Amino acid sequence: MGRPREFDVDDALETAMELFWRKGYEGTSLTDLTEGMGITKPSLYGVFGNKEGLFLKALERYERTKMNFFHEALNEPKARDVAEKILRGFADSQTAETSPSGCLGINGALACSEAAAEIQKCLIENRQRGERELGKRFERAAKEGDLPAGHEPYDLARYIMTISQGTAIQAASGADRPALYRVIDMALQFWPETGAPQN
Amino acid sequence: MGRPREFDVDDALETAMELFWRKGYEGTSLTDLTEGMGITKPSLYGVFGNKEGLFLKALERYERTKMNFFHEALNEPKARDVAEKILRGFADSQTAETSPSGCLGINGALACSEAAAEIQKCLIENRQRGERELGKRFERAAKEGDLPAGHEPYDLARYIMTISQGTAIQAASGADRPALYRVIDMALQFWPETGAPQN
DNA sequence: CGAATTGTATACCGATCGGTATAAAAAAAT
DNA sequence: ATTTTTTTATACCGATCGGTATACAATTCG
Repeated sequence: MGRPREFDVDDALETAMELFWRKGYEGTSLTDLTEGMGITKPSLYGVFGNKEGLFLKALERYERTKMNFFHEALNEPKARDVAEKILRGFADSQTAETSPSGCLGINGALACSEAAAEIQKCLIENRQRGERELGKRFERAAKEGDLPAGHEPYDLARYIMTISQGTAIQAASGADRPALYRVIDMALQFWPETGAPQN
Repeated sequence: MGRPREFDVDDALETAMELFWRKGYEGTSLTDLTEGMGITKPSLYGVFGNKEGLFLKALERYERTKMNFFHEALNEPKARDVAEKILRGFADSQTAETSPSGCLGINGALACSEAAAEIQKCLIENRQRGERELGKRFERAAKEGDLPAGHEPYDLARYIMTISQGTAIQAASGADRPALYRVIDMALQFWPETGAPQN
């Protein structure tokens, strides 16, 4: 059935993801993409539709391969461990040596022209969805008596996400992992450590 | 001598600042700028040099008019009040109804093409300078026995700046001021409140 | 009143933007 | 071997990018 494709779609998508991650949606040109991916424009459009479609598929890949720690963290039995795994998971991803610094979900399109408004909106909703999922997890924790006293679940979720978004900026500005870990240690100070598991 | 200028330089700069704040350096086109400022391109280039020069002057204005709380906060006698004033000052600026959401120093050029690398570098240094100044202030506080035990001054400074950079993303994503204030309340929990002034 | 000076308006510059038409190349199906 | 199908290579599209040359309008100085 026709001429076989000469490039690996997954490899190409990985490269596109890294470019968008480093330079943002609008900062990455089609020339950057085709040269980086090693394919021509017709090939790119044939497989990924257009630039917007390529970005969305790259974002999907990012969520699947780089943000997988998030949903794993939600399964931790103690809320504090959920919080800590999320904070350290973000910090790890934001400072990995084999990837760009910071976070694609923020670098992608924080402030941009009208041409990228749709992508910007998509990334905002992406962040809000994560925060909502964490809020739901903390709601469960509240029912289980597993939250520090005097805190609303969704406020705690926003707090955790705010720290992680802050470390994303820090990482994009050159902060290394140990520095972010010290920030996280401080951010978790008010949250009493989980005691020995009561088996 | 010569034909008088038909526009107010300060008004024009204010408009440019707001545009860069909302759409970023690369997301703001010269057409956006000239239309918004109500001037022609030759006028813009005559007064501000070029797009880069205009951005730097807009950033200067931003620091002078929107970030003035920062250096005022450094003059607070107690380190905790320094921290709190900075956190609330950022949150106020990031959620002011008369200005774009978020922070020009981050929105301006977080991830961008090579063409904006110089602006990006300038903004990174800008953030690092603020963090360093806060660190110096906390160093003084450490000597005065005015820091919570077990914390390094520069770690505390990074912690405060990370929270503020996080609230900048939150604000850019639609979070309102009360929500950010609740985050700040939590972020300051580990830091014992300043007692009554010992007069 | 000129002459000199400065700002503005218009039109234009080459380069790059995202995107596509056309046709050749490489495989499977007949 | 020929037809059919899919991918790739090249060249091109109009629009917009940041920036400027040129001419004209408005002012001060002599």
